[in-house]
Parts: sequence; structure tokens; C-alpha cells
Amino acid sequence: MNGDNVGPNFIRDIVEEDVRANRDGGIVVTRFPPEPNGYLHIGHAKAVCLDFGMALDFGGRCHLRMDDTNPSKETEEFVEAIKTDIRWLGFDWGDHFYYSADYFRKMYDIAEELIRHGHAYVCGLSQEEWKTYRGVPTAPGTPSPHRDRPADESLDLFRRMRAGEFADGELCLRSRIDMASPNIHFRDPVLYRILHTPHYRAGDSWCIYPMYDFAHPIEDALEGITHSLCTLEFEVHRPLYDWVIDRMDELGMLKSVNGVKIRPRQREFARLNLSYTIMSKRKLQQLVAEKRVSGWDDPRMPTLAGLRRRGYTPEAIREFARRIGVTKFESLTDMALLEHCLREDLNRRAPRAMAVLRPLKLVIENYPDGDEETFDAVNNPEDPAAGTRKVPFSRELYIERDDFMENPPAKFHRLAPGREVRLRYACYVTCTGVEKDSAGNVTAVLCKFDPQSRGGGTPDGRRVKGTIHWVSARHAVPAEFRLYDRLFTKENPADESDGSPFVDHINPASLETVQGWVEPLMAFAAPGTPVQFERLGYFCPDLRDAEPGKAVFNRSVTLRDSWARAMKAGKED
RNA sequence: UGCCCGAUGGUGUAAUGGUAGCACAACAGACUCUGGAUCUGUUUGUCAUGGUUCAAAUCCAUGUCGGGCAACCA
Repeated sequence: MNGDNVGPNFIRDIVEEDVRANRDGGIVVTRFPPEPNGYLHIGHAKAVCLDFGMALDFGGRCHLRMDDTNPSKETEEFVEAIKTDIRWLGFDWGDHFYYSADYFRKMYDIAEELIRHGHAYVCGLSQEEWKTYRGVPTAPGTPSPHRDRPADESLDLFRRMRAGEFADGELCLRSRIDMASPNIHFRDPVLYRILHTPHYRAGDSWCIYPMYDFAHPIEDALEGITHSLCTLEFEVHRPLYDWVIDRMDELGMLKSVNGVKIRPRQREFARLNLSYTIMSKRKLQQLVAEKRVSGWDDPRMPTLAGLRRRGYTPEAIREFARRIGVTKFESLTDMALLEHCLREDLNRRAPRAMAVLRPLKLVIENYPDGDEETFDAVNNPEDPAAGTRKVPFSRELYIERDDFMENPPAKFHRLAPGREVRLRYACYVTCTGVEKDSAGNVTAVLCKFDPQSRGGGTPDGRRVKGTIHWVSARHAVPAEFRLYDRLFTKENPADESDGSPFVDHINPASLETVQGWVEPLMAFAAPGTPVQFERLGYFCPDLRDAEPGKAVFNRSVTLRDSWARAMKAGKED
């Protein structure tokens, strides 16, 4: 029963032990419960992979449930986006798609039962007053003056709350637990509040809404969830979760499967933090609202929609989730690991092509002007089955500006006056001179080619140190390239303890747009399909802006570049 | 100065009383028609102090540091 969707971790150990002990009849049912008030991000992907992965690995199932108990922030748009993203990631909830809102009636009935049994009461304290009564972590609270309200009276008041007789905040339903508890969440937490706000799904049928702490365990219990996995900040809520489950048990409302009563248990793990980006929904929302990015799906965003548009694959993200593991340690994971997972996946799968981002004209003086020919190029050296393609060649080519230097350092393997390089898949050329404009800028590189080197080698077996990519000027298709870099310059922009807001650390160079050329076949690349532009990186035609006749490529991630690294380290000589 | 949780190389994670391992990153080399990929090698670690034990990253105690908790948010 050991799949490999989820690697070894303490949650897996717990589930394994539960199954071994035949707890809940040995079945595993998890759930992923997003609130539809924003887009899913890579941090959610970690949770999705855990929730669905555990179910998959133990032959169980995972429910998708919109945790929509707060009508003021939730919309249908987000529901659809969430479903799209989870499907894209590669997970399937089958028929088990739920809304918290669909349980409102049941929750209301349970609340009434709690009142009857003395577990809850209607409280008329204002939020401001409650602050005083609740006490602080270091000192016990004092009971609300309404704590001893008779059940009949609370029931009447609660029904009138539901009927809309009171204004927002005028009354609330409170659990009756322990005002002296060292755990603040046990000091008679609110179960229901009055909110005269229509719900995107339930419409205006309710003006009272359940709180998360009340709703969540009920949903889990009704659905027969065995393992309710959530993030660390809910750890202190666990006693309350268990309290509600106990009440459900008393009411005989725990689900039974094959005669076995299912008792949901909450387990907590650390959320994902990634270097040079942010994971807070609120902050992401702020980037969108302030138009610092183009939207939730801006390719620089850590949202799944953004990563998808950037060219990330579900496989890479799932592998990333597997590798980071699951612990209770609040870590800051290196973005380089995510990038590594993408490169690893794309290196295996992405077809190669040639593109020139910053063009410099190269003229082969001894190549006849009107002539042209094609060379065979390998589509993917990692996958022989991908075959080869024909790439057109002629007298005038574009090469990368970076691939030519007039006065190169010793270890520069590319083109320079008098130096010979290989044009990838084509032939050897030797630089014979340059053309310059009046300002002294090189406008073209002049070369002669060795006709015997056609195909990329020579009879005399002489070696060249460099191989550079190119496109034939006459055949090239113009293209826009969007070169993305990390969104922030600070490793942990979410940390504002130094007084600087995260938006102050947005990387001004996170997007650079350049106009260049691609080989002809790339004009037909389908949006979203990955390609490696040789020696540059992995790209994909933009999902939004690429269309027939308009080539727009997003750079997903660069290739590892040891030359650039050496240059940066100042070791070029 | 209450309650809860955590601490293993630069980063992330494994070892469940018995040789501290893996991955990423970094560095070095080999190979190469991508300065890519691949392969080989190197550097760096159990928060501290006690205790239990033949044996402690692991169990216990104390301390230190970090995180969470005082929404009618989730």
C-alpha cells in the first residue's frame, strides 16, 4: 500500500499507524478545504499534494470542499479557479466536491442541540466588551453576564437571530466551555455571528453564519474524514476541534462506515515558505490590487495560475512537493529547488529549438548570397524518439550579442576576431572582421565558413571550443521574449520586522521584455507547450498573449550557466 | 512572563536507542555539436548544559533561540 505520491514524513507515519491499528476501520479519507477568497499558490500545492497524495497512497479518497463560511470575501470566480488549478495539478476528487454552505442547515440544527444540552448560549456582549471578559493569555477570563441564560431563552434568541431580528454584532452564539482555560480558544468561543450579507452560494437565506472552529469539525464529521490535515496555526484550535467532535459524538452524528464510527482527527504541519517570494493571500491580493503585477496569473506570481503561465509543469510541482517533505518546522525553502525540479522535468521532455534574444547580424562572406540549405537538428538529445528537424541556413544569420566579443577574456569560447566556432548543427565559421556604426558599436560580424564542416565536423578532426546558436535572418520569425526573474530581491520579503514593507523589495528587473527571432517552426508552437531554446533556457508561448502571427514566449527558467556564474564570480581570467 | 509547537551542514529533509544519510546549493574535475545534460569528487551538521543507558540526534530535566495563540477571519 506504499505509493510514492508522498515521501516519508510524520503525517504518513501517523496515518500508517492508524491504518495498522484498524482505527476508523482502516480507511483513509482526507480533505482539501480552501476558502474561495483567492487563488491557490504553491503553498496550497504542498497541502493538495499531501491531502490527495495520502488518500492515493492508502487507497482512500480526498474530498474537495469550499470552506465558505464567511460570505463577505468569497466568490464563485475563486471556486472555479481553485477547481481548475487542482485538476491541472493532476488530482481528482471524483464525486466528493462539497461546500460548507451546503451544511448551513445542519449546522444550525446542531447549534440548537448544543443550546438545549447547555453547551452554548446567546451572548449580548459587544466585541469591545468581550475583549475585557475574555482576558489575556496570561490571565483567566471572566464569564459573560449571559453565560447562565436559560436554554429556553437562548433558543428563542438564537431563532430570532436567524429570523433577522437583530443587527450585525448585536448578539452571538457562544459555546460554554471554560473561561479560565490557559488556551484562549477554550474561553467560550463564538459559534455563530450575525452577518446580514448575502452568500455567493446560499444567497440571502441566512443572516447568521457559523465560525470556522464550529463549522470545520462538523463538515469533517459529516463527510467521514479520518485525517483532517491543516497548517500549524490551527494547532491551538485542536482542543476545540475535538470538543465539537465530542459533541457530535454525543448527538450520535458521527458518520459510520461498515458499522465503524469515524472520528476525525486534526493533524498540523508547517506551511511552505519559499525564498524571494511571498505566500500570504492578503499580500498577493495586494500585488494584484495595486497593479504591481498584471494579475493573479502574472508569471511572476507564486500562484498555480502564475506558475502555469510561466511554464511550470504539474509534474515539476508535485516532485517539488515530494522533495520538501512535511514537518512541523517552519522553514524557508530555497527557490533553487523548485527551479531544479522544473529543469529536471523539462530537460527530459521539452523539445529543443533555436532562438536569438538579443540579435547581432552575422554575415558569411564566402557563402553565396542567394543560396540556402537546411541542416538536421536533434529535437531532444535526452529522447531519441523525438527525432530531428530541418533548420534553414543562409548567408545572413542572427547570433546572440553575448556570443561575440571584440576583446574577449582568455576563457571565452565563443566568437571573436580570428576565432573559429561551430554554428550549432551547421558548420564552422571564423570571424574575419566586424562592421561598426559611427558610435563604434558592432553592427555585424563578418565570417568565412569552412565548406568541409557542413553538419558540424571536419575531415581533419580539428576541434572548436565553442558552439553557438543562430537563426537564419531570411527565415527567422520575429518573437517577443518575456524574461522573468524572482519577484523580490529580498530572501524573505514577508519578514517586515525591519520596518520595510514587502512591496519595497519588488525586483525592478523581475520582467524584461526583448524582441528577437525564432526558427520558423516555432511560429506554430501551441500556447503553454514547453520548449528549450538551446543555451538559453526553457520557454513557453504565453497562454494569454501568444496567437497565430504573434509569437510571445515566457522564460520559465534559465539553463544552468556555468559561464555566467564564473563571470559573476569574477573568475573569467 | 500564561498555553501550544519547534530546533540535524548554506537550504530542505532522513535516521523512530546501535556507522549521522539523501537532495538542492557551492566548489573542483571528467565528458560533451547546448559553457546544457550526464558522471566523479570535495567542503560544511545533531541549539546548550546536565541526566538515564553498554550505547542518545533520538528518552528525561533545565536553559537558549524561533514560531503560534488575546477576529463575531480562515
